[in-house]
Amino acid sequence: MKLSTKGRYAVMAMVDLADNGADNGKGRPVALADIAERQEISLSYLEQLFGKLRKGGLVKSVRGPGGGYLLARPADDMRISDVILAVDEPIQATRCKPGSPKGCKTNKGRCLTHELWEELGNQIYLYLSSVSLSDVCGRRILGSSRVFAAGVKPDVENPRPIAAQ
Amino acid sequence: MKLSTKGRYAVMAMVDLADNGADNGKGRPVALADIAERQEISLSYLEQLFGKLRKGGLVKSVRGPGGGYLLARPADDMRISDVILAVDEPIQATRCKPGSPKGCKTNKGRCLTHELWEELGNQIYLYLSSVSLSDVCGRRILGSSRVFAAGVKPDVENPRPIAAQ
DNA sequence: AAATAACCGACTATATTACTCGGTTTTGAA
DNA sequence: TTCAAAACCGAGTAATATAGTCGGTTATTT
Repeated sequence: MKLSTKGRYAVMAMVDLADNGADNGKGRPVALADIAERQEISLSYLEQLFGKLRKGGLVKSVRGPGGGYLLARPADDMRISDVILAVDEPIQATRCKPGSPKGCKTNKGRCLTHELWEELGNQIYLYLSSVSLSDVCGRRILGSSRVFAAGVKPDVENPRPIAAQ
Repeated sequence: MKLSTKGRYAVMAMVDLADNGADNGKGRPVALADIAERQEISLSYLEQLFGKLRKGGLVKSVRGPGGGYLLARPADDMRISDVILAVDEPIQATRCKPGSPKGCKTNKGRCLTHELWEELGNQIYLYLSSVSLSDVCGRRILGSSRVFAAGVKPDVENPRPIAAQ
């Protein structure tokens, strides 16, 4: 799972959509021009992103005057991970050549880190798939207490959570 | 916390260092040329990264023939997050202008996503600070069971963990 | 003295991101 | 039936970041 500002733009736009009554098939469609103005994102860039979101089945479009976009599903059924996966081409976190899946596992120095990045990807996905669009709209994002993520052996002392950077 | 291949290179190199007996102040130093060859990273690029790692106090350098780098602390006291923070300039995950911290909070459409990215940053940091260099060397990276990360309200059904991409 | 390897800064190539431009198609409303 | 609003489309461009190069210097060991 790739994390970029592209994906963030898409999430901002989708939240804006959900926030402006374009939930599910109901409500009147929201024009990209409106989103562009509210979120301060270039219209043409938004068009590109929504092309992908539409192909991904996340939004429905209505053409012609009064047209715009609607969420294809209810906002609480739409996960942040869905949005990001729709606009960001997945990239390879590991540096392993695709041809050598076995060589990667055995080769010593190389790809010791393989499992680390794989697991990090899982952690990120796990979090982003646990948050829905309506969670963000309703500001139901809970701050993390100082508890470790699941499946991890915490054997380094005194970790300091830091602000998002 | 920024995630890039730059940080991954640094972690690969540090794992290589720990793996080749340069733990703590002990052992003989490892030359960058060796790491470059083993990890298939350009030597000059490694030099840049180790410049930052040294300034960050993560490694000690020994100059002259037979010289190289040593870990400044034991490998189990070195967190992955330390390595990444040392080489990657922190970037702003949110699009808020620095000048308007209050405007960001109140402004409606904008920055609804603020808390989301902030919390995502926390989750990533939390995970990466829970894993030490020696964990990676010893392959003590546990796969995540289907349990949600802490501090998160899981109200989206049926999340599918995916492979790192 | 010579070789090794860290150290340093500037430069370059490539990729990605963010954005622009010039259109076309669809469709509701006047 | 015309007009205008909007989605749709593809190619192109500008800015930025990444990854890597180059040409040195300094310190230290043999």
